[in-house]
Amino acid sequence: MAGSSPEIVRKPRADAVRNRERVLAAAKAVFSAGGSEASLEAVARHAGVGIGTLYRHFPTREALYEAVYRREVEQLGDLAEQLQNAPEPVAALRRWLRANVQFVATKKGMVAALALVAAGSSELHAYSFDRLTKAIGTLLARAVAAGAIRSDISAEDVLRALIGMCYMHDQPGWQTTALRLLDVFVDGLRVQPPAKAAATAKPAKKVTSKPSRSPS
Amino acid sequence: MAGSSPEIVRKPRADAVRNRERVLAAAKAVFSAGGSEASLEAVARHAGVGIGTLYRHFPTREALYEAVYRREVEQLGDLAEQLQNAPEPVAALRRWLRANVQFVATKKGMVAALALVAAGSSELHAYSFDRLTKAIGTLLARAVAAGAIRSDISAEDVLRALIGMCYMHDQPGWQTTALRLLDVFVDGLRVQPPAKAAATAKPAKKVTSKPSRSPS
DNA sequence: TTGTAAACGGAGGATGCCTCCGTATATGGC
DNA sequence: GCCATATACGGAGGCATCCTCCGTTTACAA
Repeated sequence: MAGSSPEIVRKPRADAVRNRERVLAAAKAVFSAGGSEASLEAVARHAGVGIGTLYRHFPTREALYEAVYRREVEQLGDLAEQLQNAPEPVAALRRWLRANVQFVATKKGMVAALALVAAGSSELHAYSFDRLTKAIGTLLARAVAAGAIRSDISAEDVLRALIGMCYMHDQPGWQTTALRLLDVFVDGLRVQPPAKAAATAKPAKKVTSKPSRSPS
Repeated sequence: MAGSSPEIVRKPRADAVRNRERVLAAAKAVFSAGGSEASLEAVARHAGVGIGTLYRHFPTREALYEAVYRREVEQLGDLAEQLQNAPEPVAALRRWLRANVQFVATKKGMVAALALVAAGSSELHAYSFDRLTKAIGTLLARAVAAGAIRSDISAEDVLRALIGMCYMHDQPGWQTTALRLLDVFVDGLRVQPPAKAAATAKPAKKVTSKPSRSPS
């Protein structure tokens, strides 16, 4: 049978392609809302396909996460390429980092799921880690070459910090916080004194305010 | 809080107390090893009690996580208190942050589980967030008062950054990375130019080296 | 010692994961 | 346009885990 034959690939059936797409879309929607608690049966239902179909396309829960995850990573990688031509290297780096926050914001519930993936499948992790590291690498290299940023911090370091800062987002104001943290971090990266630190983000506003907790 | 009845509390039974303790210990052990995949039945078995007993003490999976989580938080809070009397405020802050990394390191598998808790139960989250925020707050306040650290970053901000940085730990060398990131972050916090940045951590060693990836 | 509230253990219903297989259909050859 | 068949579809059902419920056991107080 098909064992050693060169390739008699019959071209994938149209309905298969359509269904795969549907499941992927449904998964993204359901996971974004329900996090890692969403049942796969719910995804299948939402996609309008049988549970069997879902499992043929994505044999395991992880496989499904992976497919979604991979897309997200691609988009971020592309953004970095665009930013390569920006005039200010440090600003470009900062922009990309901030874009990540925005990015995560729209995915809310999905992050928990993605976290599980990142910890699990090491092959995918390697891929995405590599892709994102390179994305940061190019931005970082330019800034270092311009003498604006210290050279003893690697792209991986920055990636980890970024991911870390985007992780903790359950309170209402988390985005503001994450952005502020990134500024502090970037300031820490600079070679020059971080005098006008906060100014980069919000020139005129006092940032001392806190959400609603009790700082006492 | 208080109900209104005069309370005829009969004093908890000895075996109940003992079993509760056993379950808690078993849970910590099992979760630390197996992460969030460990079944509650496994915990019960490991603790040598029936599944029903486990569920009476901790009605939901979250409740069990909570109990463990709460202890960990307590310990960190206590550490902060001890550090309050340290001579160098910035160093004390840095020490506490670094201690967290160490702390997480020994809990490996449990972090995934704890992450789920943090995202779920808002009551516990509020408590621990508060406890840790205060811990950082005292350390931070001293450093600010000494004029060594900028005053526009709140304790909550620092906590978030810290948690974030400790999160991503699946690669072998994550601890080293986390510690380096914390240094950069603390440098970003400083009022004065971060000239001797890396020096605080490792006076004489060049840190430029990167693990093994391809920075190209 | 004895009565009783409190705690124990595990059977079992409910739900979700994943496999398997009979049915339906898109595709390519005629 | 029609047929043959590889390909894909759907969902029933086996298995594991979650959680509840209730009959039995046990520690405590009188």
